[in-house]
Amino acid sequence: MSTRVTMAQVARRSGVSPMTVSYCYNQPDRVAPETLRRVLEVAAELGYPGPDPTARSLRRRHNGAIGVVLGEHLAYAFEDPQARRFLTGVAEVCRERGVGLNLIPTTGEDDDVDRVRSASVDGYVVWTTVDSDPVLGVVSGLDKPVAVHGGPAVPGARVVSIDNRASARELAARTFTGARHPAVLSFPFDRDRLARLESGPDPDRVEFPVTRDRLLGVYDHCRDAGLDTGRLPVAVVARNDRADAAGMAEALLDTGADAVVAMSDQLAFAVLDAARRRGLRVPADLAVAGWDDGPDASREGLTTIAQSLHDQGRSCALIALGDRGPSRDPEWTATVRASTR
Amino acid sequence: MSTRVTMAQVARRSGVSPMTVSYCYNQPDRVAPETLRRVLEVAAELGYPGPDPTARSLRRRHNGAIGVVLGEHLAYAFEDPQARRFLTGVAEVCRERGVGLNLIPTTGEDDDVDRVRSASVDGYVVWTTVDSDPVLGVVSGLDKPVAVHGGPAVPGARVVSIDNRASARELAARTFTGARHPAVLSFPFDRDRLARLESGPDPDRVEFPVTRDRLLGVYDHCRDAGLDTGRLPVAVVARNDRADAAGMAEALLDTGADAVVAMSDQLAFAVLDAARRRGLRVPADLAVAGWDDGPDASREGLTTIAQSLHDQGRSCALIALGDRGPSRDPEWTATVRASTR
DNA sequence: TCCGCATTGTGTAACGATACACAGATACCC
DNA sequence: GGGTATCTGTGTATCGTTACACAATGCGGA
Repeated sequence: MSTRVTMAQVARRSGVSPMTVSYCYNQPDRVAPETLRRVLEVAAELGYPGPDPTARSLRRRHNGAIGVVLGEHLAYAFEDPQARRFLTGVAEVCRERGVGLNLIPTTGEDDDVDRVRSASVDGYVVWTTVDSDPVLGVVSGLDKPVAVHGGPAVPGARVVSIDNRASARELAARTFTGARHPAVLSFPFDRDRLARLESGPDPDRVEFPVTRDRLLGVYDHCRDAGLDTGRLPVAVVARNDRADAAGMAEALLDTGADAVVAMSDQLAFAVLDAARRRGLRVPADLAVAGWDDGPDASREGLTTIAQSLHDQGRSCALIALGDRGPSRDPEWTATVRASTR
Repeated sequence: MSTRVTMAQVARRSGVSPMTVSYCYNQPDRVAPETLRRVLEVAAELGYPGPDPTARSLRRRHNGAIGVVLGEHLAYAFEDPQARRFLTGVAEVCRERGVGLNLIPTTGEDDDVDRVRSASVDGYVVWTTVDSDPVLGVVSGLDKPVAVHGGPAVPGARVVSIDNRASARELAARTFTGARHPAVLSFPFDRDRLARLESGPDPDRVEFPVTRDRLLGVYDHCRDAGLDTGRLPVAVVARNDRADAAGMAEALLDTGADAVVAMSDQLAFAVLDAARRRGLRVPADLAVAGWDDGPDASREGLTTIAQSLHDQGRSCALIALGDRGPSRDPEWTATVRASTR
């Protein structure tokens, strides 16, 4: 079982040309029934497993697969509820179109770009990454369609993202109403992912575009409302994880915050958990809001920016397959519930 | 930007042979520094993105990727904690070895086998599936290494699995001690995944080997202990999901069960949830045990069969890459906690 | 009877790259 | 100075398949 059976061998054995065998697999209708039967019989006899996918890809000039570049260990992608919803949308399109799904986790190491470049795929979907990610330069130079979820904008790539800045502005307006000490619970600023507490950090230091835009939106509102952003407490978490974020949620409450815009449902839940531990009343003592409107958000009565990451995953996949994709940015809506005043 | 730049073009433009360009990318040390510089310069100038992965794969006769066949929608794989731990192990090996990870969800439809066959991969990992899955026949006829997690056994494929039957026998012995009305909360029997309540179902009807073996193990114990398996209540869930399984857990308790062997931590938690709702004391009124020993199991004091799905994922990935893999079955241990007597 | 058309099969030439063996040049040793 | 080892570069022959254009055959209709 070590030598592989080729189409040519099947052809020889069944007394037809290789092309006929090829047609047997790709356009069976074009072949006389009797010939088809004989060829398939010989193929079975010889143990020919069907056309070699690699050779076929080379000749046809497409691979029947898209690559999904994830900026983290795969475990991350599996644990993060947002990433999961997004990937589910991507996978759905893959199944509909009969194409494969190649997961390419990158961790910021040197061989990342090689792994990305050497994937046999027809297009790429890049999950939220930092402005300076070298992978972006690589994929955009490959003459293959690229969809970047959540930015950054790159020449030759489509960005699929809600208007994070506008949504943040509106959410901050909702959440900070009647508050005396507004605050923010933020995603990491850069790949170092160090948890810390800051005061009105400079948005230019934020390397993840989604995070930066949401911060900018909050600042927009602060300016609208005449608040001093310089003293706005901004706690940065290491991971988008409810349990993990507990520490920074506590830190925020320690500053006396009475209204928190958190950058995801998970982070908002972390704040709610902390409030519960302290016996704070929500929203009377503390207003909280987040993003995404996942299934838990309605259960916990969280005010949140609703968006469909599932649909955005679908859009990205379609773009990576060469479709035009949607002509407009994805929808978002501020869903107001009992966690804000 | 529509014609693609080839190695030959770079060669011509830089006045060397194609082989030299190839060496520049694959064995740069073999090329004179000056030549290397010039070639790379020309390549950059022409926008040559580096060797085409497909052509390279064809020539080298390997793809640098493994395929992971999942018997369900991708969303499932992302939601199921066991599948996630397993996939994380697979992904870890992929990263270490610099190979890609191709996810191939199958749903029991006709094009499944084509999608599996036409994936450009060097080997396959098949996640738990039914005995009769046609995909098994396909992958085993491909002359590529195949690891099947949880069985079934197929000629030409390695099975990676704990001894489910033996572990079930031991767990049942632990759990049913002192019980008058033992019962089982089971994974689905087949791909239809219909939830239902049965009495001592015939194991031959169970198409998932993992499920069948665990059921057989429980029956083994029943015989050891002189219990009548014919009247053993076995509730079958539609999904391995804590919330989803609530209904069948309730149904089991309605039968008056006072000891339940559940086939996973998740299902065991569903039983604990139901017990809590009814105010039953665990383990006094109700003994419960499960499988996997995930992170929540210790928190909730669950007796469970500990196994490392992460390591099993690693083993499967190594096998799919052509390694020998471990010589013995994966380890398992009954971890006894407060949920049993 | 002859033309036209549909049906079925066949050569040829890539797709883009690399394994392998070898050639020319240079350096180095005794 | 001859012999040998090292360093660089080059032809050739695939890897296994499919696009394309064309040839052979048979059949119906005018």
